[in-house]
Amino acid sequence: MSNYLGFEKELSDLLSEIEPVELSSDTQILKEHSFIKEIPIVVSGSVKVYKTDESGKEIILYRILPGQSCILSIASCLNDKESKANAKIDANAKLIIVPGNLVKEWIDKYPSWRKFVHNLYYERLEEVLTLVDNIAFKQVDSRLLLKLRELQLLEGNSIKITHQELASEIATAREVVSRLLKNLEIQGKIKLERGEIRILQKL
Amino acid sequence: MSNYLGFEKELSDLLSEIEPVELSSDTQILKEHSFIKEIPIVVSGSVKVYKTDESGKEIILYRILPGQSCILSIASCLNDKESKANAKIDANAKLIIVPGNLVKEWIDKYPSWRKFVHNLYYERLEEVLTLVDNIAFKQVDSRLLLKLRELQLLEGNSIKITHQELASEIATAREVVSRLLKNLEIQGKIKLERGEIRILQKL
DNA sequence: TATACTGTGTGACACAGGTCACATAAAATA
DNA sequence: TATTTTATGTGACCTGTGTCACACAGTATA
Repeated sequence: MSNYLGFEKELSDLLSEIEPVELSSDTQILKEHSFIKEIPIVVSGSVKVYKTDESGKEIILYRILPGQSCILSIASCLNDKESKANAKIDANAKLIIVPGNLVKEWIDKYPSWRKFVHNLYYERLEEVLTLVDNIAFKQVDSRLLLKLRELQLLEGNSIKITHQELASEIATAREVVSRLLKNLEIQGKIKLERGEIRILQKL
Repeated sequence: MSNYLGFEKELSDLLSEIEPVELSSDTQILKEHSFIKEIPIVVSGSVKVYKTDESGKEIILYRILPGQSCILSIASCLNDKESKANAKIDANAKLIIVPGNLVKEWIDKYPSWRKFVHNLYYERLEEVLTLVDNIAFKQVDSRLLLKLRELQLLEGNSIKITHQELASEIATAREVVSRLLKNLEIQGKIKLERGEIRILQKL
């Protein structure tokens, strides 16, 4: 992990001294309304950031991929505010945990870290804006297609996901997803397996 | 405007040398997909940032108030990316226009500017997350109530707004807003006037 | 004053999509 | 192997809310 993520050597060295922790799927690493003292940087696997309502329905805001960090944690730290969303491990993941106060110092100390943080902000804001676009303007069926295409880019033509998870990602009910997927299968565009969707034709 | 917004004297002086421009309501100052060369800082009035779909339906993401700037513009500048939303003058406004390259330099030069930008990012991200919450989980009627309460905080018990505008803000149709508002009026909670809503009871 | 424009009120209607209630079936666990 | 849990399929139903169509009342403009 030398010269990690294009950081200055000094910072890169600091980071590589930290022993990554390994966490398994569904471990919650960030709770809404809690205060953040430590910042995770994803080394491998991925983390999903989501919101829930009272009834337990959840919607995924975005995923944190390797080489990225959790901007909501950083923001909470920098501004001393509580967290605005939840996060849990998506695929088994390795994380570097950085103390919040360090992150704060680095902002003033390392231009590359500033760039990193800015980039995170920018990308997340963009993703969330796209999300707003989708849920405000698009019908459920379009949202499903968009999500499938997105997952296809990440995982290829064999997507491992349950209907329930898909439903959360696009903020609808499981049955609705099942129905729509079934239609796509009848159209011959996909093949459904338990916990898996295989994409046969361009969506 | 001395020591504007808690900036270092040097920066504050720079800013106060710039002559504010005056723009009237509905002037578009930011178009989605365009590249940004200049950053506006709102001195008075307000600017609304919104998204539109093909059919022209629009949803307000957030408002830029005096002392704030447009984070999407800044982000576009810093990252050399196109704008992800539209913005237009809400109430008649005075703006300071800052060249994008300066904004970029200031990030490295002035800690107070960095703080300013971080704060913007944080607040906007937070607002947009709340928006996601609302449109993903809340029914139209709750969204309307939330919006009315928000406007009440800003404008007091007499809110100047048309049903159409309200509809855009909460991503629904005008008729729906008219109906719901009428109900609230029948319940005695508000009084409807042309282009104005007067709040009589706690919503 | 006449005319056009904008904002609002309302009924009728359609329909996407959420909810409920089961039936299977595959995996996991005992 | 038996039992429980998890994932999926599907029909029936309900309802929020978007759309259409039109009436009407203020406001601005000619």
